[in-house]
Amino acid sequence: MLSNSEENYLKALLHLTLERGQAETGTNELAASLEIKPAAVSLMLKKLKEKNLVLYKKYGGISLTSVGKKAAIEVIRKHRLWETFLCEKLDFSWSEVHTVAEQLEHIQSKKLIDELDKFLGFPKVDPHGEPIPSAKGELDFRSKITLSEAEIKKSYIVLGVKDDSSEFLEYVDKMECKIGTVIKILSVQPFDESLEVVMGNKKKMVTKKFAQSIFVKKKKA
Amino acid sequence: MLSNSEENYLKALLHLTLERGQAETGTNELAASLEIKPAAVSLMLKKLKEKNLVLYKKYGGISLTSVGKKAAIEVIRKHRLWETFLCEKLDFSWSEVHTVAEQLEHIQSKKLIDELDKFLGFPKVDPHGEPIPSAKGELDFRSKITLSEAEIKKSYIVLGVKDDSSEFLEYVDKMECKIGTVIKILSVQPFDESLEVVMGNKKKMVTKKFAQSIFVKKKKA
DNA sequence: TATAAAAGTTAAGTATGCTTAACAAATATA
DNA sequence: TATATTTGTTAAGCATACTTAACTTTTATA
Repeated sequence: MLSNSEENYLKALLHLTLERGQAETGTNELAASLEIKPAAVSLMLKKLKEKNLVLYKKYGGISLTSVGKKAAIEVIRKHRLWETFLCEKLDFSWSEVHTVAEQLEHIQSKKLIDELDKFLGFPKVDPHGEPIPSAKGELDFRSKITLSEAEIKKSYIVLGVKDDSSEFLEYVDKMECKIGTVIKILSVQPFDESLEVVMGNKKKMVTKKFAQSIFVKKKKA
Repeated sequence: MLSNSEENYLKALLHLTLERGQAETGTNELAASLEIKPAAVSLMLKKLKEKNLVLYKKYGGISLTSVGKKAAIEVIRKHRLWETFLCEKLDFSWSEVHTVAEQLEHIQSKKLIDELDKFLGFPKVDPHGEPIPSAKGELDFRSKITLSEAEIKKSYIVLGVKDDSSEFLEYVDKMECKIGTVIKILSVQPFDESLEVVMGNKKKMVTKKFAQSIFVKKKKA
């Protein structure tokens, strides 16, 4: 049995390795991700290593063992299923689910999570468009799609941004593009790959770079 | 904000005072209820007293303040709503819900519990027939009803027993009365208040004393 | 390649919430 | 009422999981 804290370390490690595409993580990086001091990470790593959950040598890189990775995926599965539950069944908004799901993800009951999965109809993605690992621990590693990957002439809903620098966010704001805004690609210019889109019922042109930084999900018919 | 542990103390205190009908509880009694040592209770009581959650003097009785009682009721509300959710929506059986609900009751989110309440249709009682406190903290202090309080010619479902001595349990067994068994009172004998019942499709006579020790809930139409 | 900066570790200390052991107060019984 | 029993408290210690401060190793740069 893992403590909440241990589960959070494993989850953070998996997130870091997936997001950065690197196999190994550093102590400081992990500490920043967990919002704790590096010293605490050093101590915990010793414990996780003894439990065979991480591979790690003093002053060396940190990575998950297969056992650790499986546990991390299970936590992410729980997190995303709860988020789905909160949004779909309990009228939670997109932005409210995270903190509650951070608590719910640590509830220990295999039956609970499998029944919840069934109750929700075995969803493939959570409300943010992130893939939900299956009961067997299979995670579809494709991250959520961006506008640049969307199909032409189908409606998508804005989920968030890939780049959260203030310059970009202000730009997005100026474009009247918000979470929930409906976007449809009308055409792509061969010249510079600019996209002609309908965004919130207005026709606009956006650059390829812009489209690559907006996360979207397909709108339900 | 209360810790899980603090919430458990308050909940146990409320349960003890309700079940025993006494306003005050002792350290040993509370320790037994929480399955910890009395020494730990002494330490925690100091903390709860400082937080204005319990009334207590060294070597004296323990009772909840109105603030403490309100908090305890809130925990019980959460516990019973989660139990209802697990049974009604997730195919959990009567006996599986308790341990999971013990974890879920500590999730901190007012919105979560109010939305859950709404989702469940504002249930008045949990799957064990225990009353669910309202969002305002009103608890119907009547405990679950026994067979002796049931209406004539309506169907009830056996929830459990009031007396769990082995003599009684064996007697109940012999009567082919189990959790889930459907019971309907056909008549009550004025002479000795014996009840003529249909229990699991068989007509039987049971004593008043027997009927007073069987918890039931109304069967849904 | 010497050294400064960054990254990581260890040691000592804190808070929570338990434990056991020793002790004190209250209650029951002879 | 003296004493034995029960009940409750305090003190010291443990585990978890953090912190800060001092230190070590690695890496980057002059």
